[in-house]
Amino acid sequence: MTNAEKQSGERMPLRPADQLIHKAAWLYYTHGLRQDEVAQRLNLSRASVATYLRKARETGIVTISTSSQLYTDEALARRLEDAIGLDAVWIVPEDREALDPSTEMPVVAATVFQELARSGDRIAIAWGRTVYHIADVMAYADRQNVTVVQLCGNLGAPYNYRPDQCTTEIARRLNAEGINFYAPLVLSSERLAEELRAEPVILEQLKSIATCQLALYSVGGIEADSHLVRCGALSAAEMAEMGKAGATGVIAGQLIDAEGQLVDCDYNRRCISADLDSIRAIPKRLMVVEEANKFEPLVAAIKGRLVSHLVVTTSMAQRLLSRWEGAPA
Amino acid sequence: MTNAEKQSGERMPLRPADQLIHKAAWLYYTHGLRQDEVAQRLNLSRASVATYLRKARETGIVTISTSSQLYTDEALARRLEDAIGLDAVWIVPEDREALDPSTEMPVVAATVFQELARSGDRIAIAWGRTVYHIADVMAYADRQNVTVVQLCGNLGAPYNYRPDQCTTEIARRLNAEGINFYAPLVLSSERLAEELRAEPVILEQLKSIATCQLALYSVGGIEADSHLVRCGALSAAEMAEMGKAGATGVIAGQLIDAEGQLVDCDYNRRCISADLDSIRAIPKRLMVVEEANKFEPLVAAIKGRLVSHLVVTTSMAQRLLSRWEGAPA
DNA sequence: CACGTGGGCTGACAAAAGTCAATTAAGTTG
DNA sequence: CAACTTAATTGACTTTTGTCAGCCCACGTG
Repeated sequence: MTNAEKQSGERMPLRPADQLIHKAAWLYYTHGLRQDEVAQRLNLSRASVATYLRKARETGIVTISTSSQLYTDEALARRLEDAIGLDAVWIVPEDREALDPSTEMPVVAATVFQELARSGDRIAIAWGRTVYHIADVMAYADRQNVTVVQLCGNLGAPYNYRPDQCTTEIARRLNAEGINFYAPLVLSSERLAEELRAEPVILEQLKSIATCQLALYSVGGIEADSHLVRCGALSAAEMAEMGKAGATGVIAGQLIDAEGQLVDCDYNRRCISADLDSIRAIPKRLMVVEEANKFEPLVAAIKGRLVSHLVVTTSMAQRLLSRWEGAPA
Repeated sequence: MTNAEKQSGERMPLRPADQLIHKAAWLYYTHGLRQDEVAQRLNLSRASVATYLRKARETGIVTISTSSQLYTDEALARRLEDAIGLDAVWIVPEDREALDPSTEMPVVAATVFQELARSGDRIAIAWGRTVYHIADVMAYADRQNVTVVQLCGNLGAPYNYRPDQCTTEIARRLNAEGINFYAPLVLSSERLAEELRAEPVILEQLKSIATCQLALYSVGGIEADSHLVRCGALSAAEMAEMGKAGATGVIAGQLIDAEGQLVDCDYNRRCISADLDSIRAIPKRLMVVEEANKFEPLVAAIKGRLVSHLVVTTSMAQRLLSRWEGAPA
């Protein structure tokens, strides 16, 4: 089955070529025949069968998934869950002979995400480097009736991990429908933002976020080289200003304070993005944090109940734990 | 991770040996390293890695699943869904160069079952040759928090597809908890059956059936060589008698009439089994019918709304379709 | 402390799967 | 309708994987 066909939503009959891929996959993976046996049965060369099988894997007709339990296993993860009250924590080790954490974390996150995503779900996707990395390493799967929605408005050109790209790419991987959000993330005036938010198309989509079953995002920092500044949503000076005014992190393009509440500021009022209560209404909020310098933003997001499932490095986990054990929330 | 450990319910830390299996599986399947690379990384021989990977597949640490769409694909399946109002139909072809349908049907059913079963589900399992065949070919998977419950009481010795065995085997395959039902299917007196049904343990379990998300069963016939007769629950003569009195098929050990309603008879009153309304309350009722001679019982089960998902042969599908198109329900 | 004893590991070989350049088929355009 | 373009298919070759007899080492035992 072709992506285009699946994307169109309607369940379509398989084209002859896709039928063959399905049959080959079925005989090989489900019945355990050898490639030459499959070839014989379908009157093909073995080489073709090998090609078909690769396609079957690439398109999600067959799915090979590995348990991510390895990363939930450490005692540290358990303690963190208990201390902070999260549903589940995955810890990516940085030390010893381990894999490079900078490549490993997105892989773990992608696996976890796939485990959490169910057929029929609506899934909200934020943006950012982390999310894009995850999309990039995510396995193809063929989930039925999944809808992927974009959590916040878009920004202009420079980045290749724009919100709509994150959404689209993940939708493609799941063979799901991707719903993009055609509004800018930040507008130049509060009034304009308000009017745009009231537009039926936008309103509809913003409302639909609260009905998602799963969200995937990271949290942003507020440094001069943070994501928002580099995208030009805010100047470095403005950002510094906001930091003084209590901003601690960024969720779906919006500034939050140290308690994980929306900062009451002009910038936030000019944003078009999911409101925090909608996000909190999503049962599974999967947060993935790669950078060590996102400690304070992460703490804020946790305090603001914006996280239910968490993927972090060992050292970040340790810092979180000592913070909570030192001063329980 | 060992089955014993998983079975115990509590999430336990992995033993060192199981850790290795997980790591090998992760590197090989998730990262796509070659076996020799994995071996190098984990300081093992490649042969050991191969062994570990086999174990990982066998225990459900990695899962390889194939889309069953091939069997939903035919137009016939679509027409049947529409005509009868089922959620989904899978059709196993019998003709042409196809696989032997008698082995293929359980394989398809097992695949469909795995697709329908979600983590966290409660799953009700009936018994019979068909169900046991399905259990037998079912792939191993490692679902979290699944509970498998037995739909009806047990019978005595002769069969090796006793209700408790079906339940236990499927629970083992899913790495789930299996809850057996320690009561006979039929008692010698109505009074005794009633008293037993009122026992807290039994009562509890019977009530819990309505809260399942998925049921797996077949439908029984009422011939002299039918399941119930061969198990000694009913004599051939009694069964013939019941047939005259309107019994058309058997669901979870109980006789149903042509409309899929419980027959009001002594035998049924002596049964300890899920009541039909509890079964109807289960959202996904997967019925699998292998034998051509179960046409009338199947029609009865469908009329009684005991089926939402169906796996049948092409010829059975055709017969169903002509019945419904001839005289819509 | 020598003696099994069994689980896990290895090396070497056989079997299976992956790859790619060449070829054929199918479709498209001037 | 011939020429060209593109995609599908294959045979031959290489690489990777599966297997199993034998080995080694840790551990319990007489």
